[in-house]
Amino acid sequence: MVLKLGMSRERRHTIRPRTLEAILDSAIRLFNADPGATMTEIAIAAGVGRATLHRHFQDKDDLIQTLSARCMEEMNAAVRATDIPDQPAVARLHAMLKSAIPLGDRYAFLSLERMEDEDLQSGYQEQLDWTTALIEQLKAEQAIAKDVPTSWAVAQVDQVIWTAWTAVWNLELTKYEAADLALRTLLKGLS
Amino acid sequence: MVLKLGMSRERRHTIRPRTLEAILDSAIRLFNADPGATMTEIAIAAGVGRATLHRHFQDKDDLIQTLSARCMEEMNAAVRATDIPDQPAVARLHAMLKSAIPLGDRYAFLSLERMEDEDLQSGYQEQLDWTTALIEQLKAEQAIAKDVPTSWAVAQVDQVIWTAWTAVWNLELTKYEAADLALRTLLKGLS
DNA sequence: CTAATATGATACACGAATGTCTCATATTTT
DNA sequence: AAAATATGAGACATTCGTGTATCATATTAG
Repeated sequence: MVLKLGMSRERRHTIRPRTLEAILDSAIRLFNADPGATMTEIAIAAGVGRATLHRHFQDKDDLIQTLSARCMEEMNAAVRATDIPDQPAVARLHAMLKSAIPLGDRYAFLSLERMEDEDLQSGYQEQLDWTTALIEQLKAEQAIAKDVPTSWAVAQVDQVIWTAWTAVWNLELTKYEAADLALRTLLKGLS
Repeated sequence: MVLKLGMSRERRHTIRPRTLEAILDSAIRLFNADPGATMTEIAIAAGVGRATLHRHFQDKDDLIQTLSARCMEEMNAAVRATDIPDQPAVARLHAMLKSAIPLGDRYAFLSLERMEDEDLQSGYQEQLDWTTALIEQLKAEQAIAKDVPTSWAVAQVDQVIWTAWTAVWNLELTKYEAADLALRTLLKGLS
């Protein structure tokens, strides 16, 4: 029998909720600040013993993979949760932006990853397909021009989420302002 | 006497032009693919002995700093060279995009750096000031709306350069198409 | 309260990357 | 052609991050 990676991983210890959250939060933050962040640095930032990290994650890759899976899940779950399929495309885009922008740090972390894991790849594909479908609906409803390449439009949506999150993180905008500005910029540009 | 870092750095060997170019080119490419790229990997990719790297760069930081300075210089030089101060802001923006997009890999590399060096910081500041002034000219000429925060506009310009370069790199667009599409997207959005 | 167990601290082994040095070879310079 | 020198290859020491193991302490569960 083939043993899928990540399933039936024996753990001698059950992790405490606080410990887990502290580790994952610090890891996201540190990896975003520096992709070469160290297990030691993460442990210190999380206020946790270095040994505890190795107790619950077999190795650094395991930590990153767990983190990636969680980020991807959060991202897709958030988009799915706020999606309103029968609405006009512009409304759907706006809803997506409002839920995705606050998760910008998750998003940034994922963009650093090599995506070698297949669960991650399928998660990313799901998100890509969703956005592509939305872009096509936007084209059908004349909200964006048909001569704009879909891949360009998808890239613009991705980038604006990151830009908007950065602005929120820098306290230049509230998350509501950022979502509105992002929508407006996508549809009408800066004019 | 205080010895400034980077000045009067003794080198027992003069580097051969080919060797230098091979090293810097490979380094940019590898660092963009993986910020954790190794001196050994760079040496191999450059088709150069590992010792040669250490002969001409005191350490890894020195290599990265030299590379950063060069990228920043190329970037600013390219923008300065194609700038046409007395033209309408839209024309200036278009000219800037045309010259900056093909240097996207330089740009990407710089965005990875910590910017601890002061020469780098002032180079970045120059670029930032230039873009900010352009944005304000665009506002004065009604090309972009006054209620759009300047910092948001600057961020959008930066991001679109990166997106455009990526599209060119993926062979989805020519550099001319990319510059046109970038300009259009900035000013009128995707509609 | 008491037992079970998750955590912290420390010591340790190991591998990988860095940086130095030497010497033979290839290339350039004169 | 001969001298000067830049390069390549390899040996070496060192540092740093990783991962393991152990034991005392703190926390939780029964």
